[in-house]
Amino acid sequence: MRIGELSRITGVDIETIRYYEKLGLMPRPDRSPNGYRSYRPEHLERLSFIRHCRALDVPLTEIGRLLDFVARPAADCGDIDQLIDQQLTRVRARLKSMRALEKQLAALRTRCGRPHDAAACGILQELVAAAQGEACACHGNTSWTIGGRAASR
Amino acid sequence: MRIGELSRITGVDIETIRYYEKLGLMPRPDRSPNGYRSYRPEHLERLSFIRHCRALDVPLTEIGRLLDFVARPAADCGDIDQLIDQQLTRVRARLKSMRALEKQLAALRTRCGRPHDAAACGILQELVAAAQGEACACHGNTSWTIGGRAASR
DNA sequence: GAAAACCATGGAGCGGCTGCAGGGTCAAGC
DNA sequence: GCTTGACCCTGCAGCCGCTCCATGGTTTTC
Repeated sequence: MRIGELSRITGVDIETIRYYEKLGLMPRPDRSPNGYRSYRPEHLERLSFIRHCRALDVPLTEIGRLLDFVARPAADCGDIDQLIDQQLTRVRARLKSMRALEKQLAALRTRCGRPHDAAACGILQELVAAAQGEACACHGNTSWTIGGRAASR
Repeated sequence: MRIGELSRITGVDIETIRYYEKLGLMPRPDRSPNGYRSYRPEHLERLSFIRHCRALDVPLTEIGRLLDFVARPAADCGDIDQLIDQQLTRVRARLKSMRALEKQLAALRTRCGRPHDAAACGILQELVAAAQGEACACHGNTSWTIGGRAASR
């Protein structure tokens, strides 16, 4: 099977497949006489495994480690355990901060009712005030300019 | 105030401050005769604003847009509204998928009890099986190798 | 007067792709 | 036989939001 077919079946972009090969996550496939990559069912399997792990947000380096475990069935399983634990911890931490973030954004959203000038916009006022309260309770500049415009963008 | 002090007050890395300047988010400060950047309170304010938005996970490009609104108080507020809405939608979508992810990882975690060979590890078995079920119910290879090792990593 | 702390610039690197330039290969239709 | 279009190749640049580094100048402290 050529790379296009593999891509269609798995839903993985062609460039991404080649990228995985370059990283060494996918084994180098045989080549047809014309130089085209020629994949076998095992490649499909392996690519599916990688994508499944990516869907679980496992970094590519750790997927590499998992694949090593798969290759050495006698290895101790504790490391796999730990890897999943780490991932779970990461996800839970991120989840926590995102929940807080959602709350803040939702609160911010309610500050802006119907159309009006930006000068009167509760959202902007809130953002500016929060920033001022955060970093410098010291100098109390409450102007609307926040330090003027940048030179060029 | 020099860049180091600004960095200390705001907790923003020096390199990051210079980066924001390069992007045009921070206005170019005056320079001392020796070439050092010389910041005024407005810069502090503006940097705080940027960081506050970043803490809300607002992308730098959108922070730029917000700063534009701040500079043009007469602009219509609907766009700000929309910007926050978009952000909220993004965050909620991400939250949803992360909750699903946490569930999957937690389930995976319970599959591995005490120490044992990787060959018998429920986590790996689960991952491999899930990947196989996902992409190819068609060829049914259930070997443990997932397409062999890559050439080199 | 030496050492340490501070500042400058420009550029590379991170992860995980994605896109593009500039080519080669192959099958179908005229 | 020739064009069109789909497919494939390699290698390299770009995305985001920083972070780090090399190399060199300046200021402060002991």
